[in-house]
Amino acid sequence: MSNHKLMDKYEPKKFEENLYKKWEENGYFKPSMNKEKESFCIVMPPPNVTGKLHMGHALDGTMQDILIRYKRMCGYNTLWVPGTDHSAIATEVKVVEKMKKEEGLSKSDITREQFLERAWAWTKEYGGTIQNQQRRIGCSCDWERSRFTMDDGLSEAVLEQFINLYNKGLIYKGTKMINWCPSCHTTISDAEVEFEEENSHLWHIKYQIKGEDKFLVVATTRPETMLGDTAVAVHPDDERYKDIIGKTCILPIMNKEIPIIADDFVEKDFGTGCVKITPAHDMNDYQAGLRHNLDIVEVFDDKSIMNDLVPEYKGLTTFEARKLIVKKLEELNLLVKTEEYTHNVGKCYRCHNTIEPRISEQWFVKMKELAEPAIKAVKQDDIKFVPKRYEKIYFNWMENIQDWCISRQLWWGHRIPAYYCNKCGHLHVAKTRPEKCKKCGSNELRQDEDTLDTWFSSALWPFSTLGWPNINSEDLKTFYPTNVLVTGYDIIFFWVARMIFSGFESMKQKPFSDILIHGIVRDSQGRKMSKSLGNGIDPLEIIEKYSADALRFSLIIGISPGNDIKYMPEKLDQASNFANKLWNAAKFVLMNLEGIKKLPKIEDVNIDKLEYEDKWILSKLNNLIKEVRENLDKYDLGVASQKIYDFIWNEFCDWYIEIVKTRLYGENNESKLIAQVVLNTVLMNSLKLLHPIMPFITDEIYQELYNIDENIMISAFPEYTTKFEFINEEKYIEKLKDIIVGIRNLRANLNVHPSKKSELIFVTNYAKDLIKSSEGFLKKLGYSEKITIQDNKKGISQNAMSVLTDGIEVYIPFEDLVDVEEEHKRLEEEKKKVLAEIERATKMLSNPGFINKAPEAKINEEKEKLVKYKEMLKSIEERL
RNA sequence: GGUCGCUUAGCUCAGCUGGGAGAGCAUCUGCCUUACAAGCAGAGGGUCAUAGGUUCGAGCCCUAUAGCGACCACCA
Repeated sequence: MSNHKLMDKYEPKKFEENLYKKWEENGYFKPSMNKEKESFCIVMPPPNVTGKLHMGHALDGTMQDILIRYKRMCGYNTLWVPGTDHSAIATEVKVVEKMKKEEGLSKSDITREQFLERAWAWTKEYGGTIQNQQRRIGCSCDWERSRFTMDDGLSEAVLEQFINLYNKGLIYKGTKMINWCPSCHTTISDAEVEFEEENSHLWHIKYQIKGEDKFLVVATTRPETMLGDTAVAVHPDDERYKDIIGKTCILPIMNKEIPIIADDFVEKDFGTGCVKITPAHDMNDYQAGLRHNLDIVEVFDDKSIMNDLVPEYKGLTTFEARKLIVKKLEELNLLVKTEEYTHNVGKCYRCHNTIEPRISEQWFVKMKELAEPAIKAVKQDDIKFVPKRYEKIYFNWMENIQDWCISRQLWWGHRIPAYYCNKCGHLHVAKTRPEKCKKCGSNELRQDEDTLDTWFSSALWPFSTLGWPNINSEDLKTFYPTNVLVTGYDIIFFWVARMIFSGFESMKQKPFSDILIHGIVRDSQGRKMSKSLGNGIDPLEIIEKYSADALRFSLIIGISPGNDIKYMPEKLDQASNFANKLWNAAKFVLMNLEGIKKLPKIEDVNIDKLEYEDKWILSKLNNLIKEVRENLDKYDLGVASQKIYDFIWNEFCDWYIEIVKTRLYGENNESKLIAQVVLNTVLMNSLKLLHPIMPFITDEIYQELYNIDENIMISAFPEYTTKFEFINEEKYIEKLKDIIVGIRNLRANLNVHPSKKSELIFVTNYAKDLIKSSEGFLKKLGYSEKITIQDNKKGISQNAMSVLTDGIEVYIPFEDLVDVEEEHKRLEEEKKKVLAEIERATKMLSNPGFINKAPEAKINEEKEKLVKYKEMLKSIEERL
């Protein structure tokens, strides 16, 4: 035994990585594929292939792993599919940076093929680190099923999806206003635009009304776009401008005549009530332009460089041109005023540069039709958000959805399967390059240069990873629809919504039943963790310093779904202290099972042989099992972990182990054996309950202690049983706990050293058996060497200290220590409290409303309390 | 402008369908009691943001207000 691992200190480094290897080698992560069992499947949100694990991943991974391990232990045919995402923009930007730094090259210096070579090399070099990091936190996913959004199968799925949607008319190519990131040099979707407040100016500019001496004044934040104005708009009901609607005005600098139109998108109260319309460079103006059939005049190009509309501005940046134009307007005496102004500006979610709305020909997914079943499914609770409030965010997005711009001017990604005839320009959409043009027969066909939005491929994730488009795939048949999707609220639009409509479109079925939403892990000051702030906490450093179990537990304990987590380092101390506590409890059990060849199972023990405390702890455990199952089923991981923690520490360790010591060290071998069986049972079940949350330490202990073939992670999760419902025994032991606490209190107040023992005189009628059978531990925990039980108070000194409860009273003759006055004071305090309770209960019970309307059980409860407190009052008064 | 969330002990947070306010950390007091000092035993600390309302009964339900936060919209 001396060389037994449990006899050493808790040192997670010694076993965590080895255990993981063993699990993986033994194939425990693979689904059983047992046809008789219900399946349970989660697809993991794929992190960036070249990314590094951060706290968000750690939380996300831990939550999923808890659910997966729980369901696996419950006997489900369980699959957790991992994978990685190619993350088009993010990765491309990094590869470009690297190329620049190491080779001094930019994209324009090399060919597409040369770039892709570098991107794949990067993927191979850095890809996979994140998956190894996920292994470190204990994720029990089936790595052999791991997928990458650009692997052959998933690329095939993307092609299939694109062509299906195109053939149905749900993907189209069109010229529209899109969001252009001048820095990433690509379009981005509406979802990828983030609005940020920015300080700027509002310039008020005079436009002369044609043929009149009068001017109208427009207000703009972007004077440089005025060169492209093709109208001025006012509100149709604006009395000030009624008479000029339909007239024209002269666009300064351009000296061009443009119409004055009426449109009710104009806010009368904003600025001057006159809006310059630049359809080429503003989303609203573009819409107005469409409504009024206005010309579209571009002012600058996709790099924000001015065109030759006005030769002297040609080649300038928009920023430089703005200065010159403002100056020019001043010279022309057309600038009325310049106001300080704060407004929201659209920024690229990747690089945070200002988005430039542009008109451009791009590929779009038509959304209205696709959104319908996706909305309906959530409305009908076929798909449930947890917590439910997130469905509002989802509805808001889905019900106002615009067509999805999916083409990107990037090289890293799935290239759009569209081919154009060089001769006649005819468009072909096909999986592979057509031999020749369908229209003119030419064999000169070139593929569209653009790639697809990275989310186009991840939208297919729940079924593409399971084998789609092969609809006969065994995995697809077994595991689709998947059960729960675990993810942060920050990607509901990007990803969750798109998976839902894609699932209905391609599989005719929802992709998952539940969506468990979690928050963001923030630093201890509540800030988002970010590279630029340098406030990120590296999960791997934490694992190194504490343990994976501690990291997991610290992330889960006490959290509630959907809320952000402020990550307090103190939680790690709590977690690792808990692990240490459990370790030592196991060590205690081990030490006390020494030398036993074959311990009977709890099922084989005659219930009548169980002591009160045995029944008490078994009953507590039984309830815990029920509650933990309920909580895990409802995704209340924070509550479940709190309950397990409380049970192991506050019930099992603090009480049961202490209570049972006298039996373990005593002479009664039968009683000792029962205690050993119960100790063992409670520990084993606790380990199983805790295993999904802290897989490593629980397995290490399980193996060391039980030395059996069956691994804890594939053992059966504990089940509630009516056999261990011991309501009365629970109450009795709780009562004795109260009494012991009372005794400890007295002694603490009097500063009595633990070595000083005392006599305990129990006065009771109904609980003699209980006290007798509990004598051993009452002595130990009550610092007593002698216990007397009697029916009445005969012979008890008036100077004895007392712990008075209803039904059981305890007297401690502490003659030499007792401070009679203090004791008197204490009893007076006690009396006050009891009187208050009596008053409360009496008041309630004399309230007709309560008597008439409250449930009977509640009324009886109050009645019982009243009786109890009256009894206590009597005892106290007798002492005073 | 719209929607949603939060406000509970000094700090960070739990609190199930309404039925006597909890945890961890911090503070204070005793203990090296042979599983554990990463521990044990005790103590103090809360008008559950404010004001109304519903109810026999409200931290929990309703209304309003305030502060903080998030998201959506985008008024040039």
